[in-house]
Amino acid sequence: MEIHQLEYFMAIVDTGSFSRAAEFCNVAQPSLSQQIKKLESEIGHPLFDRLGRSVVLTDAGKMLIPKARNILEEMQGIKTEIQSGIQDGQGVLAVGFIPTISPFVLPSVIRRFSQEFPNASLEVHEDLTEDIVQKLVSAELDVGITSLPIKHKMLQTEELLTETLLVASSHKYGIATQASIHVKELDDFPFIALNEMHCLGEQVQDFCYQQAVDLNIVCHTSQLSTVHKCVAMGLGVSLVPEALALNEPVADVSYRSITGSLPQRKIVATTHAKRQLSFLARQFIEIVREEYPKTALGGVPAAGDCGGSN
Amino acid sequence: MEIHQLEYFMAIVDTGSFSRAAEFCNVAQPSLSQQIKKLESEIGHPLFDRLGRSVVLTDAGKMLIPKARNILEEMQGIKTEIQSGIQDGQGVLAVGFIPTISPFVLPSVIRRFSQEFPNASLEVHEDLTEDIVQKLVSAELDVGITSLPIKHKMLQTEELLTETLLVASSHKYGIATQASIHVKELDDFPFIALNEMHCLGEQVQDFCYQQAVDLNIVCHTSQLSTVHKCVAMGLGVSLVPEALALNEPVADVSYRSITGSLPQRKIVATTHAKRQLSFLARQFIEIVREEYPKTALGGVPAAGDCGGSN
DNA sequence: TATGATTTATAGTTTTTGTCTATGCTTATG
DNA sequence: CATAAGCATAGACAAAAACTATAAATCATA
Repeated sequence: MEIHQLEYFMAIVDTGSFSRAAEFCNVAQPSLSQQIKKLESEIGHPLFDRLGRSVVLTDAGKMLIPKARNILEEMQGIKTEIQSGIQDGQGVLAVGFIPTISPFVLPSVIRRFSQEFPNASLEVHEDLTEDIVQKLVSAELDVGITSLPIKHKMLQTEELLTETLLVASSHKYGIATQASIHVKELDDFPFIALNEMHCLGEQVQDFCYQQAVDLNIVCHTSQLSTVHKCVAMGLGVSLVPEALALNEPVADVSYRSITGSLPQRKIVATTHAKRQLSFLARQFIEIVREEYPKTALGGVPAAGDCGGSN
Repeated sequence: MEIHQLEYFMAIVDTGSFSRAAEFCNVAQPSLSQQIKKLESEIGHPLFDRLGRSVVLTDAGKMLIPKARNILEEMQGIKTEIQSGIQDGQGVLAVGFIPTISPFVLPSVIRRFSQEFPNASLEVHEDLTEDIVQKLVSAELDVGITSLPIKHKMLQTEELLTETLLVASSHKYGIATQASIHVKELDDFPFIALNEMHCLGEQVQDFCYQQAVDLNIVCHTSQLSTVHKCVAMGLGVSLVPEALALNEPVADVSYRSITGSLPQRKIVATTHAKRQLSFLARQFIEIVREEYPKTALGGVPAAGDCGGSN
């Protein structure tokens, strides 16, 4: 049972004759006769009584009409519905954020995405880079908002912005009185390190290794907020994202930029290289690109003194 | 966009791979790849992202799933639904009765048909033979309950029963005192004739012509009930169907059989020779065959004295 | 890192299916 | 009775779908 057979059938029903239906369908009349014959033998009942000059529907034929009409209409609708569905932003989008980003941008991104695409369903995962990579590769996630480096061969990254890391320090240390500190001064202070399973932790380590700074690590924690609290308690200093300083500044903690060499991390949208970006994914990335600096960085130029008391 | 393409699509969705889907559909994998490619180009969007080892649905693919499933289910259902629909007695049946039959059998036939086939819709036409013939030929009617002769080449008849015509007479005439009267005596009385547009009228005329009886017609009417009333008023005698005598006997009218040559009419089910009899039509004919003698003739043997006062 | 296994895509061939032309048969019409 | 109109049938042809073989790519494993 094929679509064109139902089309032929309905054409006969509508025109009342094989010949006119054939003309309507732009085929020769014998083709049509043959296809109807096939359809009849498959259904097991004749659909028309051939009276010579005219044809009339059998009971089976009458019963087929609504079913055939339904199917043809649905067929008809498929292409346009998918087209418009995509334009209307229908669909499910699964996105991943790393924990050192999500607290600052997730709320505003989700709000704006929901407003702009009310027909979409957004599924947010907060995961470490490693897990996000794995889920992107296995297509559990459509987009990951991470920081570089992303090394997996199957993934591609699209740069969103570059975020500067600032030195966070309590007033206990002299840093608060300076406008900035030099890289080489970092080892003068006890350092609160983020666990290396966070890419931010790795990045700080790498940065210091490259700058030949031998950090004086007094504490490893697995959450950025814990780092922040340790700094506030005066246990040491740390390198934290700008967004933290701007969004969750703590009294008695000052945030200063580094001179000599600027520690930065590149925030990227990571996607599967072999998968086409869906409309929603594309839109989502653009929203993050706009919202990240606007809300997480407060629209302030990237580097420089900010926040805290001095 | 064809059915088998949707089948292939759903098989891939269900199995998660082209290869397994191909195996499931009993086709080679390249055939399936090719058909999906066609489907994708027709829809205008890729349906799957090919990741090498695995495939994942695109947004368009996800949107297609429910539509494809619907269509396939409907397709699946067509054959069985038509089959069961026919068995359940679904459908419309258009039947025609001639006016000299319908008053006696229509009620009981309709009642029983409706009981036995509650899913069917019965459309009853009361028409003269000529109109019934025309409507049967043009397939407006499925079955006609008429009397012979039916001469149209395209129609076929199936005999249901033979009905005897009785002499109806008021007490004014001597017939009431006899058990029967001879054909040749008919011209002794004034005769109430049914209009020839009724086949019954023609049949009576033909019968008398063949028996060389020269009727003494005093009145032509166009309804059997009018004939009956005229007889009751003593305007003359007439030849009427047994069913009339049994179903609507009138006081002071007696109904007597004819000797010498028995006037009869054959009641038949007339159908289009080229149309297959639908299940409902077949059942309807059988119901008429059973109900006609039971209700219209009261289960009484066809000929003989009955009804009226004597 | 190289290799083998797995999976989809492509190319070329074969088979199947659908369509066309020509023609026959039946029915309606003048 | 002849003619026109309409569906069915037959055989040729074209289009579509299938298959085989093979390539390219990925993933797992040694």
